[in-house]
Amino acid sequence: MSTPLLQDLPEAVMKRTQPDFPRPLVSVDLAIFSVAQAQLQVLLVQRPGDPAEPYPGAWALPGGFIDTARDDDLEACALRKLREKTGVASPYLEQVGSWGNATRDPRGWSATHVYFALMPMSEAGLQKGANAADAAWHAVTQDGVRARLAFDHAQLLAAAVRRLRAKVEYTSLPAYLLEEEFTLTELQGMYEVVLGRELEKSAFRTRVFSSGLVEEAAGVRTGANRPARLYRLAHRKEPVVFPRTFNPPREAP
Amino acid sequence: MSTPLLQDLPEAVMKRTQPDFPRPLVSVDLAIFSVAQAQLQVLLVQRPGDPAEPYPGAWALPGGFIDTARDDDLEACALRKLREKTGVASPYLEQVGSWGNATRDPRGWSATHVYFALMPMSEAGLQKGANAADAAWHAVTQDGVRARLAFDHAQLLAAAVRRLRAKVEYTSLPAYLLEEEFTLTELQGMYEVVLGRELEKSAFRTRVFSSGLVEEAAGVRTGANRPARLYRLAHRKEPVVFPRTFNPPREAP
DNA sequence: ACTACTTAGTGGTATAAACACACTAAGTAA
DNA sequence: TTACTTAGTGTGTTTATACCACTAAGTAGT
Repeated sequence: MSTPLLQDLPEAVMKRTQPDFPRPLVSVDLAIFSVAQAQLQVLLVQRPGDPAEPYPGAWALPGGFIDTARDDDLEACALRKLREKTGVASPYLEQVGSWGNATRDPRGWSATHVYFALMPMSEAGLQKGANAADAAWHAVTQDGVRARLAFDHAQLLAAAVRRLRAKVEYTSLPAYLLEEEFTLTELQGMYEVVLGRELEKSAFRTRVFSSGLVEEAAGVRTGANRPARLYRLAHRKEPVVFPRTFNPPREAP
Repeated sequence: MSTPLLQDLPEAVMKRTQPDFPRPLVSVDLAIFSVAQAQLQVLLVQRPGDPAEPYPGAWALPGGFIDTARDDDLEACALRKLREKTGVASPYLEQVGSWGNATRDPRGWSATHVYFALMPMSEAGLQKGANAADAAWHAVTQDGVRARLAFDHAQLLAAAVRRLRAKVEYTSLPAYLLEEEFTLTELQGMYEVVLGRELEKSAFRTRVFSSGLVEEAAGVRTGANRPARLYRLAHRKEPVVFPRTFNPPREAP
């Protein structure tokens, strides 16, 4: 099936297939989060060194242009890029928003759709190679990373981090940073790392149980001390939403 | 300043200006909300009757393709379309998300960026004319309107309504549905209309005051009964976020 | 085997918000 | 002046959780 040349089409069809405006560039960018060494980490890729490319050699969020031939929709595009970089097929994935303007990409008016993903560090096997040259985890401090990022990616990353931190206050998102089975102490640890503050053990457990977030798994995790019960998420598809935040942060004076 | 023809450019520049992939269509759609007759209303426009256009005559969210020549960024595009339809320059405007796939628009792979806006009905003077033929307010019931909508706009509207309802539980958004000065009973009414349930007067007032949401305005609103104090938002730029929701909705059993 | 140590997990009171409901306050209209 | 309506306040009760102290169950060292 060959597509007809534009100039061969009658005017009415032209109007349907060819809106008047020049089309912006459309891309998807990913903030892939995990936790290691008690710190939130984000996966970044280094841009090609070719000086004909914008921001050669700079670190950037993994992503790229929509391939209208391969990507059924935006989320499929995000999942494809995620799989290419990490090999992970079904992590937690959420759209953060979109950014589009005339200046963010020197190649022209461009709009990008930003997603963030959560996964346990153990499952993220970094795929080195043609597609993901020099991917590496960078620790997130405050709203960003130490490295200078290409394009407006520092801004995109900051938005993703803020969204993540905000939702962790009242949802079960940190569970997606752990493997399928986990202890409550491990889960509390994920909350503490992302929020950057300590939580009260007793209150935390009451809340987790009363929200029906978890169900008991079979075994226990043994270590140097008392073994800990293992749990798993009761409903892995949708995160649980709590009716209020943890330790309501006190108002500014 | 004339732009050079593509075939005249050296290859390195070609690569910079012309990424390999065909570009999707890019648009912005708006869910403009207001309240009238104790119901949430959304502004819809009727698509042109020309049968060469997709969904001729159907109701749709106001919006359209990005004009890379006029729109500095996505939000500017949304504000431009908002002004064209309602004349309102600075309402509350928030991005809901983006939807892009191969099939939502018969004219090709398209991605749309959805925003929702809140404004008092009194300020929305509908601009009839070339740009906004047949704009009208439609009552929102459940997650949508009675009219059948063009494209996937029913889905976009549902997402906007859900976002609005969710945020009204814990933010000061309903204040943007009122004019600058309002009484507490009027404000409570906006919450009740959007949430679709009644709130307790005493608890509502305690919460509004303790959150520092409002400050006293000069006068009172007089009517048939006892006059009511007038208030205005203390900080109009950013909505206030409460540490918990209203009447935490009870869990399903 | 006993003891020290560490982490897992529980209980009990104080507190803060808000639900429910009853009350007072201040205007208009007859 | 009385009835009515809406504005606004006050007072127990309930609920979730913050805060802190406690018990439980394992390992490791002696």
